[in-house]
Amino acid sequence: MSDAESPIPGATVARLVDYLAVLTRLADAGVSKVSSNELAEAAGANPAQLRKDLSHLGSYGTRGVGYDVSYLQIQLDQHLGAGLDLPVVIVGVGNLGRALVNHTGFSSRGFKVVGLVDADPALTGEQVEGLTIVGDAGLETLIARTGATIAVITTPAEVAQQVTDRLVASGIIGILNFAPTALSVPSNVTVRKVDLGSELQILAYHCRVPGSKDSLLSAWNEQSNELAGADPL
Amino acid sequence: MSDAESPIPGATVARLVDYLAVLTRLADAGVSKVSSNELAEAAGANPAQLRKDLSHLGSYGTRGVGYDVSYLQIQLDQHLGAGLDLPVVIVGVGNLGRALVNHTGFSSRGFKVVGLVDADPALTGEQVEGLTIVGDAGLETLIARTGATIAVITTPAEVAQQVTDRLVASGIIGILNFAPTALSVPSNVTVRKVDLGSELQILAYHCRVPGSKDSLLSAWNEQSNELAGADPL
DNA sequence: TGCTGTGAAACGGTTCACAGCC
DNA sequence: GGCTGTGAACCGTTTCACAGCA
Repeated sequence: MSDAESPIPGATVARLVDYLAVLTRLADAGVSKVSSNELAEAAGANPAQLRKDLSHLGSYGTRGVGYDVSYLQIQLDQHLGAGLDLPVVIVGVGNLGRALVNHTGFSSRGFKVVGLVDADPALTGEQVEGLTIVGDAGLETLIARTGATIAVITTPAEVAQQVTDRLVASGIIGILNFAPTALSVPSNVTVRKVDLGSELQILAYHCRVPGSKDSLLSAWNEQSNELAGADPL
Repeated sequence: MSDAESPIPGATVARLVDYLAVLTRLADAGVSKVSSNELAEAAGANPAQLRKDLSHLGSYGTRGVGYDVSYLQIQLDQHLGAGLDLPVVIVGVGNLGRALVNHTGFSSRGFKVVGLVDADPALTGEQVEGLTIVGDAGLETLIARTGATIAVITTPAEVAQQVTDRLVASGIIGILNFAPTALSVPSNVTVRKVDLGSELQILAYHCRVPGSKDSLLSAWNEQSNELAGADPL
C-alpha cells in the first residue's frame, strides 16, 4: 500500500536509514536474500516492526521467502532520497568539526563535505582534507558557490544562533546542530540536534535506574560517597 | 507527586537533561527565577510538556510565580544522578575519539574521561590530553584500575561487537556506541547508539518531504540532473 | 491575577495475531 | 510450511483544559 505522498512516520524513517545501511553491507558481502528476522536482528530492531516499517513504502518482499537484498536496497534508496552526493558545509572547525570532515559515514551515505568555515582568523586558509577553511565573512559566498543546502554546526553554543540565522538567510534548509543549544528557525528549515553530552547523561540515567535495585553503577556511587556532600536519589 | 521508585518516562528523561543544561546556564548568568514558558522556550520544548515532565519528579515550582533556578537545578541533578564525575573510557582513538576526549560537554555534565584504548600499536603510549593510550590488550586492566562503568565506542564497526563483549565482561554497564552497527549485550547492560551518518540522512529526508511540494532541496536535485554524474564545485 | 500541577482526552507508535501468498 | 503484509489491540507520549494555590 501507500503510494500516496509519503506519510512515513518519523520514527520509521530513522529505522529505514538503519535498514538501508545493513542492506548495503549485506549486498557488499554478496548476500542476496534476507528474511525480516535476519534483517531486523542485524539492524537491532524486531521483525514485526521492520515489516510494518516497510509496509509504509510498499510490498517489496516475497511471502514465504523474504526480501531480495539489492532490490530492497534500491527501493529504500529511492524513498529516502539517498545516493545523491548532497553537498554539506561544516561551520566550526574544532576537534569535532575536524572529525566530521573525515567521517566515512558521511560519504558512504551520499553526502559530501564541500566547505569549512571557522571564525578563528588563525585557521583561515588552513587545509583540512583538501578543503580550505574559510573565515567568518566568507560563509555566504561559500554556500552560494557550492550550492550547499545542508549545514553542520559545530561552533560554541554562544554563536550558534547567529550562525544559524546567516545560514538560513543563505538558503540552507537543513541543519545538523552539535552545539548544546536550541536553535530557532523558520518553519521551512529543519533542525536536527545531536548533543553528545546529553547522550552520555541519558545513558548514565538508564544505567542507574532500570537495573531493578540500583544496578552496578551504584557501586561507583558508594565508592565516591566517602566525601560526598549530597546523596544520590 | 511521584516519590515512588522512579517510573520516569524515557522520553521525559531526555528532555530533563536539556532542561538541566539550560538551568545551569541560567544560574551561571545570575538568573534566579524562570517560568515554564521561558524555560521551555530556551530548551526548545513546549511549556505544558515541561510542566508535565517536572511533575514526574515532584512539585518544585511556585504557582503564580515560576521556578527557582538553582533549586530546580539541584532537584534535577539529584533525580538524574548528575554531578558525580563518573569515569568513562573511550575505545577507539581515531578522529572522533580524539574529539570526544576534549569534549567540554562531557566534563561539564559530570563525566571524566579516564582512559583511552586503541588497537593500533602505533598509537600505544601516545599522550592525548594527559592520558596515555593503552593497547588492545590493556583494556581489561584499564577498566579494573579506573573503575569505569561506562564506555564510549568509536572503533570501526567490524570490531565493535568484540570490543563490546570484552567491555561487558570487564564490568561495563553502559555503552555509548558511535560505531554504525547494532550491538548485542546482556539485559543488564544499556547501549545507546549515535550514528552520525544516519543523523545526516534522517535530516536530509525531513528536508525533502515535509515542505509540502518538494522543498528547496529539490532545487539541488534538478540542478544535478543536468549530467547525472556531475558533482558540485 | 498568574502560573504551576495534573487528570483526561487525543495522538502516534509498537506489538500482536493472523490472513494472504509463495 | 514459511514468511510477508496488515488490521486491530495495546501502550507510551503529547496535548488540552482547568483545578489549585501563591
